[in-house]
Amino acid sequence: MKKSGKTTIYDIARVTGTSASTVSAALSGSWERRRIKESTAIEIQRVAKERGYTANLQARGLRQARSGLVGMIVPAHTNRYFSTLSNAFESEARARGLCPIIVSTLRDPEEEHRTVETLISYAIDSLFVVGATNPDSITELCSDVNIKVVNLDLPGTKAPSIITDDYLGSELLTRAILKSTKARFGEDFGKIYFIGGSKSDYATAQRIKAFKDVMLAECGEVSDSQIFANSYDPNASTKDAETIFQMNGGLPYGLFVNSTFAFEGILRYFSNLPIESFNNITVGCYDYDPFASFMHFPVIMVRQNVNNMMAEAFRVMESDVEKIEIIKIKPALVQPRTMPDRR
Amino acid sequence: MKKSGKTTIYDIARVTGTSASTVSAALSGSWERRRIKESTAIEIQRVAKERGYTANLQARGLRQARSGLVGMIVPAHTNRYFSTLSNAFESEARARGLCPIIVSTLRDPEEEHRTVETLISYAIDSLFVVGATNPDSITELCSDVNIKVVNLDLPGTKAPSIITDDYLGSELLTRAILKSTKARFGEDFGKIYFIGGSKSDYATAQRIKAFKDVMLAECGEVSDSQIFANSYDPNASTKDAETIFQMNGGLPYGLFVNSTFAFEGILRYFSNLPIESFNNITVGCYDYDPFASFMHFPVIMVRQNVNNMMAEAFRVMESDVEKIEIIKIKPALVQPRTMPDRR
DNA sequence: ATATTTTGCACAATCGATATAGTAATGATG
DNA sequence: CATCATTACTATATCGATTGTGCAAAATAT
Repeated sequence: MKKSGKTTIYDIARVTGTSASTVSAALSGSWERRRIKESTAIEIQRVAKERGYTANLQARGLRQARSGLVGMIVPAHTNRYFSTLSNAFESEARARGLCPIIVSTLRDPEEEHRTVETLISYAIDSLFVVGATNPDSITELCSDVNIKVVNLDLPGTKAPSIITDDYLGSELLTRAILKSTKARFGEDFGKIYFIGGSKSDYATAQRIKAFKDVMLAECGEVSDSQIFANSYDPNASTKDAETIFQMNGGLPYGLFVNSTFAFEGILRYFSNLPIESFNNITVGCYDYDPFASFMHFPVIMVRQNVNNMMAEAFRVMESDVEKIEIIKIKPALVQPRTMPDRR
Repeated sequence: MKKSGKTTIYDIARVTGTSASTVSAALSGSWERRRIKESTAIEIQRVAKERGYTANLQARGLRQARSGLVGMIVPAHTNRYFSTLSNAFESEARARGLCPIIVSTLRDPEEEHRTVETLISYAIDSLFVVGATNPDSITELCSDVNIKVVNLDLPGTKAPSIITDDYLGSELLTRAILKSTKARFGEDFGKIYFIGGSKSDYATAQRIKAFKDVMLAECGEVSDSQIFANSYDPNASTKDAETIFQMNGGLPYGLFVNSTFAFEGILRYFSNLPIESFNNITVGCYDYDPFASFMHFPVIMVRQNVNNMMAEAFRVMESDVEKIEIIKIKPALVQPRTMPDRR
């Protein structure tokens, strides 16, 4: 047994009586081009297999100035939307023989920056940036070292972006909340509120815009006092939910929840309310989670087309034309799985 | 501007009029040991910062035969328990200045094998194996190349393992289901069923054992026909739920759901049932998901202590003694957030 | 002033794989 | 038979960082 560590091409060269370069050629598939005799190549491959040889990808990466690693940063893992994106990312990467590296950056600009620098240091070949606080500064970091970037979820101006049609999704969701509420209680349903996300980001801004447009068209009025969008932190939403409860004298008939993060925070507040409090409410939640569809009150969800988004992202990444465009993917509504009628 | 690519120690050596080895020492913190003048070191550091130098970690890794990468494989991302583990793993890794690589392997032994080989090729320093189908074969792969392994969630015999006390968790959960059911309906509650997971794995086996023990003690009898544990695939659980509904002439009063994967599948079946079907059921689910706590029927959940598990895993990984032990962490029950009483 | 120690740094080998250039042996061509 | 082409390789430089070794120059001791 060798003293330790992995078999290298030099070990194989020694036992097959050939040279490292021949072994490299035989094992990397370039042996025909390099005019290695078929029998030699086959013998080398046999020995390599026998010894359980796998290439040292750090050495290969160093030599080739590329690593076979594709990076993706996401705000968090513990969120169904992002984890579904992770899943899709891995499939696409694997299908191309690349090794996916997913790191969460907790919506912290500094952490994003540090993480991207680390990934660059490992010579990732490309980077998928999901929901970053500042996509453009990440793109700049990467373009300095010729690493291609695609943004997802939140758009940037310096790299192509694949996002959901947030305005459309929000429009559909707001209409669906209103429809549900009206079907259950007619026209007398008071105010409908919007909780969650951050006004300053594109997605939230679009969603608020559509929310307001629909509210104005359908109810004749809408005010900023109905909008609570200052943070993705669930705890902020817990507080906002309480504020709304106080302002409104009970839970509203309709609640637009912007992200399952916010929904988690809101549920923390809900868990202290008596069951009767939920008799009237219809919740619309932007983003989908299979369990959230089964609450004891109706929850309408927006499901982003994650597979399409990721497929587009890889398509754009691999295309030669370097057009900085924003591609919008249509989301779909998921109707509540439970629609108890407790009036 | 340079033609392309990253600044190297050679670039910095040139502009500072020093040598690559001096630059390396100045930047890697070993300059005192290597007797570099402080002013030289500081100047090099200044230039490095100015030029945005970051080390090529592939080159460093190649030289040092270690990479600063720590790997973790998990069955899937789209599961709250695993994604919470990912989250904890990243914090611990980051706290140590390591770069975490998390890859999902879809409970596919071949995919696990391939993924681990890839990670080894990138010279990961250590590997955390979560819920693998065959932890021991992974440990063997790694010990060939001196990579330390710790198993989580499912134990192995060739590397230390950190798992939840599955028997205890299941005992608590089964008792809680019975207690809830008895409190709601007295002693006349028919059969209680167990769905999900795979009989052949340790965790499921332990959970079934505790389930049976408690049922026997509390109800005087229990049979294998109450146990459906053939797969982690949600679709299998969808079918099993239907089978139970047929056998039982409606939903049972108590259901032990082994994993949120199974729960998802079961909900797919539930979504076709009328709301009255759920009047009696109490669900106990092994694993915690914040949304699943808010169903329109009571759901008691087992929350594994993920932070403790991961902290222990790193502690064991870093300890010098190579004891192959199984460390059990106690889980906790999470009571239903909703307890509607619709009798 | 000479010998010795300390300081401060440069040189060169190394990690493992790859790519370019080179070479010996054989076969084909005029 | 000399020339050229082809085959089947080998030798070597390279990627960027680390590290053991070597070697002046400066500082100190004698």
